Amino acid sequence: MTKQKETKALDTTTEEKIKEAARNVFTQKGYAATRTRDIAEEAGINLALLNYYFRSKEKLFQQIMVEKLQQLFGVIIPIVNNDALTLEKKMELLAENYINLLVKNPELPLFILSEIRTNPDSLKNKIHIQEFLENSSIIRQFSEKRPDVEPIHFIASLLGMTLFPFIAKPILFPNNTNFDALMEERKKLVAVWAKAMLEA
Amino acid sequence: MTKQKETKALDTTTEEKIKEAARNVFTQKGYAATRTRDIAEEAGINLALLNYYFRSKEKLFQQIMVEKLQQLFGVIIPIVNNDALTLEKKMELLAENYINLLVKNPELPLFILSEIRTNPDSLKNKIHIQEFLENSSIIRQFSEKRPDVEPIHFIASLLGMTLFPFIAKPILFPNNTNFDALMEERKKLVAVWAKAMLEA
DNA sequence: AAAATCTTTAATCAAATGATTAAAATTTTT
DNA sequence: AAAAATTTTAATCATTTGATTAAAGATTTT
Repeated sequence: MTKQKETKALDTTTEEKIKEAARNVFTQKGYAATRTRDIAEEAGINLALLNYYFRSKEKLFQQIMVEKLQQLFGVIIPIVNNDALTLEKKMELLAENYINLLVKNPELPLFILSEIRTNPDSLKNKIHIQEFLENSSIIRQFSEKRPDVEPIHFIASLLGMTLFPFIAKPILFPNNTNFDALMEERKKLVAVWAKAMLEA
Repeated sequence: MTKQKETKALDTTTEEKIKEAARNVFTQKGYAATRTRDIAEEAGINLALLNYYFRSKEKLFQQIMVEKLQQLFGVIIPIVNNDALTLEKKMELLAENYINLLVKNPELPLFILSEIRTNPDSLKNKIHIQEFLENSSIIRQFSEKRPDVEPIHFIASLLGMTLFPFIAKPILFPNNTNFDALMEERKKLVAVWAKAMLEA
């Protein structure tokens, strides 16, 4: 197996080709609407290889899902508990880092949320975001700053302003013109609006 | 057909039972993950009746989708072009009306966005939100108030703060405790934050 | 060089699925 | 009451799908 992981500079293994194809097709269509033949075609391989390397469509999907969950939530984790950061700075960094991530992977949040909706168990034992947030210092910082407002409201607004444009991109930005520039501009706007929320 | 639409106070027609079941199952699982047998079982009818009344799964789905699109976008339309309303009032009403709608139909935005992702054509010729917004007076109001900021940023933030908590409910509010009360509270918060955004 | 192992292929399969159909039951119309 | 129309049922079907398999090819190990 280690040999398979070694790759030439210009080549990838069949296994990695399949995973890359799975990332593309699963995030575009979702699990149920994706046929194994779609993935094989995208990877340029024979269908049987999918089962040879991953045992089943479901197991391949699970690997992609775990990877995507880590990608999405990995942004939060190093920031919200960093005691060296002010609340304002945390909010600014969350917005900036998420926008950076999603400009490259705009389908990520909708993919995860859709699959959780279709299969609520797919989040179980993988990510405990609420418990994690409850125990993070950012929640304490929100409470100290605004004891009159439930901290989850700030979290929902900050993430809403940051993730929602990507989730609703087909509706809000159907022509895709200038999208990247708008998202770049949005980093500063969300940082300003985050501070304004705290003072309002 | 008119006779079928007439219903007794306590009964609904088979056709309406099927549609109600379709609403439930499609919005929970999405089109591809829903089997016609699921809908028949939820409606308590024989599978053949689905084809008898709707000709196909796809046609049934299209009816539900159009209905849901109207439901989601119907909130915007009477508000954004109402010249009697100030910009602040429009934003407040949008937030309030959307929260009222989504407390009753929390799965609505994610359902629509997911189906658009899986089948990008499903929005074509149905809703032209961007063009509609471009020609609405709210855009002009945003430009007058803040000529330095693209109006779509305000729209994205307002809708993000309003819709996103419902879209991300399984992650942000997994225990569902107090959710309705939080959303009720959120109406006022979003109104305040909307004004703060305009001034920031 | 030969054997062992890994990878790939083409063919095939069982199960599931959306749709169809003939017949029966029910309701409506005459 | 009889005929016609509508609705419902159980059975069935063609197609699709995820998975399996034997065999062949390629690579690695001895």
